[in-house]
Amino acid sequence: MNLKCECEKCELKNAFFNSFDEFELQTFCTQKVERKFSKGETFIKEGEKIEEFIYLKSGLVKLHKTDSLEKDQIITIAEPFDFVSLLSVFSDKAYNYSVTAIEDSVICCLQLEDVKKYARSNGLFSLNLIEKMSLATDKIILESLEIRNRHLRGKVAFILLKFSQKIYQRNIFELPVSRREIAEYIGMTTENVIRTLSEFRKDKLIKINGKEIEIVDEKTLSQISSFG
Amino acid sequence: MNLKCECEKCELKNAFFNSFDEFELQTFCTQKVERKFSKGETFIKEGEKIEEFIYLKSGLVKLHKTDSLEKDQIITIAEPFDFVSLLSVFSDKAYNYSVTAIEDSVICCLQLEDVKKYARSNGLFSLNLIEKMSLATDKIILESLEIRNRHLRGKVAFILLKFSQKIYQRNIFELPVSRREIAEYIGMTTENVIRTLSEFRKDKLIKINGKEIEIVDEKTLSQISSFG
DNA sequence: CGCGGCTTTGATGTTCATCAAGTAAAGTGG
DNA sequence: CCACTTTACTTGATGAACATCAAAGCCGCG
Repeated sequence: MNLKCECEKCELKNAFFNSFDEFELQTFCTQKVERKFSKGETFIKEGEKIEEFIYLKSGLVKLHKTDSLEKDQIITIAEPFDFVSLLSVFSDKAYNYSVTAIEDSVICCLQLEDVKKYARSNGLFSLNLIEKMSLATDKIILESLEIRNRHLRGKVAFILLKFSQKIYQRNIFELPVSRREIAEYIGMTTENVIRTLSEFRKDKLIKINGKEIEIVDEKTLSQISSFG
Repeated sequence: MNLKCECEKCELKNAFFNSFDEFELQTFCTQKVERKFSKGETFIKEGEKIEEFIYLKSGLVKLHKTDSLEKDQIITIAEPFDFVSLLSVFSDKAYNYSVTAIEDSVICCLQLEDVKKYARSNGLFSLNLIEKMSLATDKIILESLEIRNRHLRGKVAFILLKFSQKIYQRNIFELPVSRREIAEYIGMTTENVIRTLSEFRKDKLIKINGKEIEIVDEKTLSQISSFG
C-alpha cells in the first residue's frame, strides 16, 4: 500500500487495487501525466481525436457542445473523480464535446492505448471501469431529465442547490459560472436567469453579491426546485 | 462458426467472438433465456432489483421514468441491439427507469452475475462491453441535447424524422407511440403535439391517417428540425 | 480612457400550457 | 352484440411563461 503515486484519493487507482499487483500499479501510476489548467481554459475540444484517457483530479469543469446555430450548451458540470473523458472515449475516434475548466483544475492523463491494453488483459479492471462509466453517465442522464421537467424558477433553484449542497457543501459560495453559462446549462436565456435570481433575492431566498451567492432559505428553495 | 445459438446478428455474441473460445461461446449462448412481450407490456420496472443482464433482440421499446408529480417522461426509444439494460445495470442495485415494449418485442436475458463473472475473467469481453455501453449512453445524451434546444415544431419534426429515417427507413409508417407519448418524449403537452402535427398536415409536409404517418416533404421537415 | 464583455431592468410579442368541450376509437361487462 | 366506460384524439379560447429587443450601468483590461 505504500505507493509512489501520491494521489491518495485517486478513483482510478482504487479501480486498480483489486485488479493489479503492486508492480503493475506502480507502473501505471508513474506513467500518468498531470496537467494544470486555469479557469476558462478549454483542454478538450469537440472534434479532436481522442488519444488520451483523461480524468479530473481537482477543480471543476464543464462539458459543453456547440449546436448548429453556434450556441453553446452545457451538458453537465463535473467534479473531481467523475471520469470526464469517459463519455465517448471508448465509443468514438473523436470527442463529441468540449471540456473547459470553470475553476483552476488538474487533470491526469494516460495514453488511451495503454488503458485499453490494461483493460484487455485484466477483466477485473475493466469491470471496475464499467462501473465508473455507468455511474457517470447515469448521473448525466438523470440530471438532464430532472432539469428538463422544471420551469425556470425550478431550474435555477436546482442549479443553486447543486452548487451549494453537492459541489461546495456551503451556504455561501462563489458562482464558478457566468449567468450566461447557467442559461446554457438549463436551456434558458441569460436575461431570464438574471431575472429569476433577482426574484429570489427579493423574496429573501438568497443574497447576491456579484458572483457570491448565499443560500438563505434553503427549505423554500428546495420546494421550488421540487416544483411543489 | 457453426453455433447452436441461432441469433445471427447478436451484438453480444459479436462481442464474444473476439474474446471467447468456441466452448465458452456455446455455453453462453445456451444459458440465455428469451422472453416475448406484446406492445404495451412493461418488463422492467423502476425500482426493481437488477438481477439480469437484458438486451433487446427484436422490436422497439421505450425507456421511461415517473417524475415526482406522477408524470411519465420518456428517456429514449431503443431499437434492437441497443443494450437497453446497460444504463444502470453495473452502477446500481435497482433500475432507475422502466422499460416498456412499444412494439412486440423479444428480449434476451442472462444472469447478471454470470456476465460479471465473464467480464472479470475476460478483459477483451469487458472492453467490448465498455464500447457498447459508451455508444448507447452517448447516443442518449446527444439526442437529449438535440431535443432540448429545439422549439415545438423542431422537436416534432425531429421525432418524425427519427421514426422515418432511423427506425423504419420508410416514408410511410405506423407511429408506435401515442400523441401523449410523443409529448412525454419531447417534454411538451399532448395538445400541442397534436396541433403541430395538424399544422404539418396543413402545410403539406406530412399526411396523417390515425397512427399512419407519411413524410411528404422531407426536405422542409429537415429544415424545421435543424431549426433553420 | 475607451472598448468589449458581463450584468441588470423594462417593454413587447411569441410560444406554449392550461382549461374546456367535443368526437372518435377501443376496451368492458351484461 | 350492444350499452357503457374509458382512453385517445382534436380544436378553440385564454392567460402565463418565456424569448427577444432595447438601453444603460458596471467592471476589467489594454
